[in-house]
Amino acid sequence: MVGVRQFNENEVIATALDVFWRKGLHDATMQDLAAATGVQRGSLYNAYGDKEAIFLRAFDQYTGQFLEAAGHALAHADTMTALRNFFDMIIVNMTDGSPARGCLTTRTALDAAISSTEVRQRVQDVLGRLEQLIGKTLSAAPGRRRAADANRLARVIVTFTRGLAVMERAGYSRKQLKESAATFVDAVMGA
Amino acid sequence: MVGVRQFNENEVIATALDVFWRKGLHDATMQDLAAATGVQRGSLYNAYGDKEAIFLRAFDQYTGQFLEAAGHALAHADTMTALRNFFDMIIVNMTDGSPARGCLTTRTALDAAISSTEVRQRVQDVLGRLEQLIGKTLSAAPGRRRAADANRLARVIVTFTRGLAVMERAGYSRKQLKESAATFVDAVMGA
DNA sequence: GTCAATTTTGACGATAGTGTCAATGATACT
DNA sequence: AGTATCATTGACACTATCGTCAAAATTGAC
Repeated sequence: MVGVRQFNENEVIATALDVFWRKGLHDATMQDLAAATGVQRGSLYNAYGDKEAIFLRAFDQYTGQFLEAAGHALAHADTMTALRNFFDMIIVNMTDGSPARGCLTTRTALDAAISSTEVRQRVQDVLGRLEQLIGKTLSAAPGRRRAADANRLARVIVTFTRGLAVMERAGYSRKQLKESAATFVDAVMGA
Repeated sequence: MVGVRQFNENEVIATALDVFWRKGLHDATMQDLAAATGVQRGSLYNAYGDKEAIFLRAFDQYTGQFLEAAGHALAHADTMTALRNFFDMIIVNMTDGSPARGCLTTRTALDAAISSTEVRQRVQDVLGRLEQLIGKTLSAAPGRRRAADANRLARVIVTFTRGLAVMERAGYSRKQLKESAATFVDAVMGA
């Protein structure tokens, strides 16, 4: 049929997210997106302009889900439990699917040098917000930690999550990643 | 001139390493390599077969240098000092050049899903060897740590270095990376 | 019922990259 | 000196991707 939009935007973006998640912004092609969504290339160009516009929408959807899940996992009175929940969530997130899709933010960050300012900005945003979420969780713990320390530690934790994402790509299993995360939490939080 | 090899292999591989370091295995083209080395595309195909063969040589050169530098940095009696040296080296390594080239191993790991078995194997090798180097350093410390603990912690440290590489790509400065590394070392080694 | 707006569709041109190959001609060995 | 070897060179075929566009066709408004 012609003349009226044939596809549901939310479905298309959700499907596009899956494609980008598996292939990355750079490697996913408009043909990939067309095949996965069932919407022809020309229609996608007409509706969104270019690949990056589609990516930005998909990425926003992704980061929204991700940060919400992170906030939920961290919402536990006991800081140790909160962090363990958080790492469980992170690791499941990146090892899910077959083959596993890895971490979209990390993959996108690695391509930052060849990406637009907008893409770079989104990566920095999501990392910054994650840092804030964790910082708040640490600060909220029974006040034995100064805010500055909590923020520094939050950045260390964010950095470690990025490391896990790389290790996943390098072939480490979910179990291995969980073990490393547990070791990290114990060591850093001084268990 | 024709009939005799016009280029020095070591120079070509060293130059190719720089190209791969800046662009990544996937994004660097034979044309990039030809332009940078001054050797024509056809000659490179004739001499090496394909792009991946050139990459493997360059990557081997890279990991050799890298692991040697890591071993040297870690060769200090005091574990804390050894780790600080190590992180300094790592961070300088990835923030060097303008624009900074980042970490080649990390970049390569992120593309593991679309790379050959050989490439994946090399990434796992270098990470495994790095882990061993660090594990030995930790085990050698005045024996308050069991070997199993040292190995687990070594993997955590390797993971953190991968995280630093991602954060560098995301735009964090050398100074910020060094601060995070310092916080990490203090937290993990219980300073 | 007519018409304007808008989406779909397939085709097109342009660009970029890969890998191959035949011709060339210098070099080194006999 | 003659000859086989081998790196160089430029051209070639092939594939993939991008972005554009005109034609077609349907809907919804007037």
